Amino acid sequence: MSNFLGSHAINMDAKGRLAIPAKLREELAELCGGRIVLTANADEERCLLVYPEAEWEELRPKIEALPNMNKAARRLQRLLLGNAAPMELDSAGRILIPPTLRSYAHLEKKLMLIGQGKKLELWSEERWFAWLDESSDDDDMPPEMEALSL
Amino acid sequence: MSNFLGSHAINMDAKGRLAIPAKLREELAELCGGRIVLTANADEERCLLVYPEAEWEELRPKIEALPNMNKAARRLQRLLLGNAAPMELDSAGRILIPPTLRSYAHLEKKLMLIGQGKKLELWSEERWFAWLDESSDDDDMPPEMEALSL
DNA sequence: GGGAAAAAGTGGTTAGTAGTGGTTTTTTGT
DNA sequence: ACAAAAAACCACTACTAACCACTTTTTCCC
Repeated sequence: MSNFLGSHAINMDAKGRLAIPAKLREELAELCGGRIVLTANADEERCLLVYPEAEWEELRPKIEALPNMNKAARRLQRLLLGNAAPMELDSAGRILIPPTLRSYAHLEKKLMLIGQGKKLELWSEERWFAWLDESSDDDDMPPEMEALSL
Repeated sequence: MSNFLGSHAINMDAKGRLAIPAKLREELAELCGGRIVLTANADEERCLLVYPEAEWEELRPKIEALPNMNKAARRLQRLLLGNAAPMELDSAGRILIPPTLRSYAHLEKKLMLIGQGKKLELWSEERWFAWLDESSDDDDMPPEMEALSL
């Protein structure tokens, strides 16, 4: 089972390609033969999600099965399914980000790739740092979280 | 069970490596074979956290299990998981701080390593001393703390 | 609709840099 | 003065970022 951790600063080249860091490349190779699915994030942060193929195939039916008379569910379906792009790392360990996803997440040259357990998040560096600087809402903290001792 | 105490001034070398003090090295060796996890601190102080592997593995599932439709929980996940870097002390008892963590905590040459029971905190020396000089908010003290007799 | 030009995609190569490991020197503590 | 540890130093490796060349697709004009 995948368990992505840590963050990497990466540059996108002029053609919209990005080179996956070598460590991660190996991880992806044995996890899913380098076959991943790239899609949009559903919540308010405009970043992209990177799933290993196996992980995505587990998630996809669940999204498809959502009761789509519900507005929030329809939104999730349109975003996740409608933006999903299966792809494979090229011989140099690079992927080409489709233009629509590039603009959805406001990706320019400098990007951040963030490990999030079973998936990775891909952010514009600018937006990532802006998000880091945002103050946290301590108000609506779930009880499990209040009880945590780090 | 780990119980880190005390503070050490340490220098980071030109490549971003830092040598763990010898005493602590032994402690870590028997506690976790020198395998530790370095990550970002979630609260407003921009310092890093150093967990022995076992301690981290206890904490990680709790973080992953947080309800991630909640904003505050997502923030914690992105910070702690997204910055986590498992590593092992090298033959000379050194670790390489990943560039992203270096900049997150504004680490330059002079650092402070602070024992905090089950974990250690790693600060930029400058920021540590600045924090020491800050006045504390005595207002919102939890009742357990008010009852303490030091 | 056909053809030329431009843009985008693909693949590979190379030089510079960051990471890694080890060694030597200096400092510190006993 | 000696032993141990920290700091500085050095050499090697491997990755990244940038570059270049070629192919395919799209666009736009005739």
